[in-house]
Amino acid sequence: MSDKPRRDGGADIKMSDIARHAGVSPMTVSRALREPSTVSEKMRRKVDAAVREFGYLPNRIAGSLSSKRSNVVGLIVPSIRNSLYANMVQAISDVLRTNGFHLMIANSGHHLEDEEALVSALLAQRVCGLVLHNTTHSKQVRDLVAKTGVPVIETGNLPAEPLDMAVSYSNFEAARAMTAHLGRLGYRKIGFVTLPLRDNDRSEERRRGYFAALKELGLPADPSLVLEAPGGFAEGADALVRLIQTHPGLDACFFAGDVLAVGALFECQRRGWAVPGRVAIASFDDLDLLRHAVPTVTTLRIPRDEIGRRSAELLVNRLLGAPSERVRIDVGFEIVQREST
Amino acid sequence: MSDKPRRDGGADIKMSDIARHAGVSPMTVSRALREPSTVSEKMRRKVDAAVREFGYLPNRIAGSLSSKRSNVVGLIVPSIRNSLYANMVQAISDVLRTNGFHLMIANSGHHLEDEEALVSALLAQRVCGLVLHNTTHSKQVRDLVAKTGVPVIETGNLPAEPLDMAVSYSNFEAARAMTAHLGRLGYRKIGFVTLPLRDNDRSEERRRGYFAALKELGLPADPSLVLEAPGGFAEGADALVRLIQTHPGLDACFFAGDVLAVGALFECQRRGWAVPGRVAIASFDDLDLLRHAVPTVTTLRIPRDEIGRRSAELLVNRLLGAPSERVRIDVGFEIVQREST
DNA sequence: CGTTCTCTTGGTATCGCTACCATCCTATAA
DNA sequence: TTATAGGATGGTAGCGATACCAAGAGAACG
Repeated sequence: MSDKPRRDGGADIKMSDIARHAGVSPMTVSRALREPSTVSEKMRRKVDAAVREFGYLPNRIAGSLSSKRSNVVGLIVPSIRNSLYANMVQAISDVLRTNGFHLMIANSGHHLEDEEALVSALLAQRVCGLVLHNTTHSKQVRDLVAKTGVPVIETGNLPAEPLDMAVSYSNFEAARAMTAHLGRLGYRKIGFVTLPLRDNDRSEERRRGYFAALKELGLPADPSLVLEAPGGFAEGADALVRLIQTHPGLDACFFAGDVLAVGALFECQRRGWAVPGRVAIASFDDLDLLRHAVPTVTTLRIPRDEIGRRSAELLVNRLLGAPSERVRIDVGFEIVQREST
Repeated sequence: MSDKPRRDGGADIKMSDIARHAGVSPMTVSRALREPSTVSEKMRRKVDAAVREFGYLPNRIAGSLSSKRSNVVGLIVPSIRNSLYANMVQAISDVLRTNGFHLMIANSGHHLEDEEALVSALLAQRVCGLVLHNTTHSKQVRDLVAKTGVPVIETGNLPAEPLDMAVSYSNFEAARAMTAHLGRLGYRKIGFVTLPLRDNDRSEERRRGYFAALKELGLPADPSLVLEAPGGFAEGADALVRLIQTHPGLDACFFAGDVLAVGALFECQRRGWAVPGRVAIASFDDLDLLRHAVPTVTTLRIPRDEIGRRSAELLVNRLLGAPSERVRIDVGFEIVQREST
């Protein structure tokens, strides 16, 4: 309609208009909409009628400015594409919505500097809370969070010292448990394929867990059994092939990224390598896919939905007045033993 | 810090504070931050110094209220979980971010009433633009959009009469093309498994495309060859088994949902049915997975990234002043012939 | 019957920023 | 030198809601 970039909002009806037409004061309209119980039945009906008649939409921007309260939560994930995050995001979104909050989402692409810029931007939007998937942050991010005092949830890992609240599982323990599990099943030459380690504390923790388990199993820690690969089917396939070429005795391989594992599995089918006969395959994160693949794939079940749900719940409680206390929730994980090992 | 729900924003520094400390007027601060070129070098340096010293974060809420302009785009998808949308969301997010916009995301769970509530809520937040994956809307949604005049992009399908702008491919043409492709390859008894049809124009269009192609191929339109299944691996497997039981002569099956197709493929592996020897499998949407499965799966490549990117670009252009004109972009699709057919 | 208390309602002053216009200063032309 | 344009700065008045306090109306009480 307007050809100026400036939004004139079409028929912009405001609260005072509704008040006038309903024959009440703007304050009564405000109250009738936000706390109907504090307004008499009669007033409420008059207001509701006027609101419906004009199709009035309260301006939350003005409301937020005035009340110094916002109903938007900011979320920063490394990648929106990744389906693991998608599960968590959905859960967060659901909980927020049933409590009248909204979600602003941004992705940092695994870069700390980008996280910094995004945290600033979201705080400039005056989000009332933040969810960060990352758990290592630049000093500026830590300062900003401290200074503004917004509630923050960290979810990607269990940090020793959370900024505020944390809801996650331990990447270290999970990787250690799976490696130990493979050892218990009798595998002795266990390869490990990790996602990129740079700017990613989760990957690093998983690798540490792998080595810790090897040590406990009394197996040698051979760095050449560890390969770093960007996530992807082809990369997983490639990593497995390279490991087997350099280590013909490899009897199991643990992929610290689900897509990698599936890529490797397909490669085995292509080459006619029996799984787990020739080589066992274990994965990280319980994609649906892994339960339906042939053979089904042993993996770690991480309750991603629960992480999202509980994160959002903690945030909502805090925003609704719960005392501000450090919380650190370990949602745990579970080893799902299937045909591939 | 505060135990009242009301955010007091910690050390809440405002523009006038910066102005005072920099020895300039608030307007100069405002300009130095938003249009540095209109401010002298000297002033800009003074302002920048004060901004850095206090770690000042402009309050975009106040800015939006004052300028009646917001930099937040609203997005409604049926499901955040679904990785197809995730690709699109990522592309939208990227384009918006490089142009200084933010993304507020919500999911309608395939329900029209929910879309209605969400559109209202997002408009109350005064988003400056909307992206809707759905293309069938309730009257109230259409009215709201018309009244407020916000730019809107529809992306799930190519509507005959877009609300405003549309960027998509034709579900009808895509399904028709794939069905025709199967016919051309010599398949004669082609099953069709569709996602739920309720409140989902995309599914309906795909089914129409399937029947249109059968007609062109001179094949009988047998409704019992069509099955409706909620998306999922197990459901796809189940659908294929049922079709083959009722139609032993089935020689190909077209799944209008990628996960369904993969589920069916796995089922074939489990039962030892050769693909495409016993039955050919075709899918919709080019998940990475399909390119790496064994056998690789014939599918329709839909440029989801491009849809997201171009949607966001159109929106940004409009917001930056491009004239308000109806646009309807068909990004097309592509048949990817692979081993499974 | 007056007093106190509770429940509704309304008026007013912001919230923190930007649009708009007035002002001032410098540079260039006449 | 004066006139004039043009760029840089500042003052003021909102944007559309809500917080806070004051006031009015009944109800309950002694």
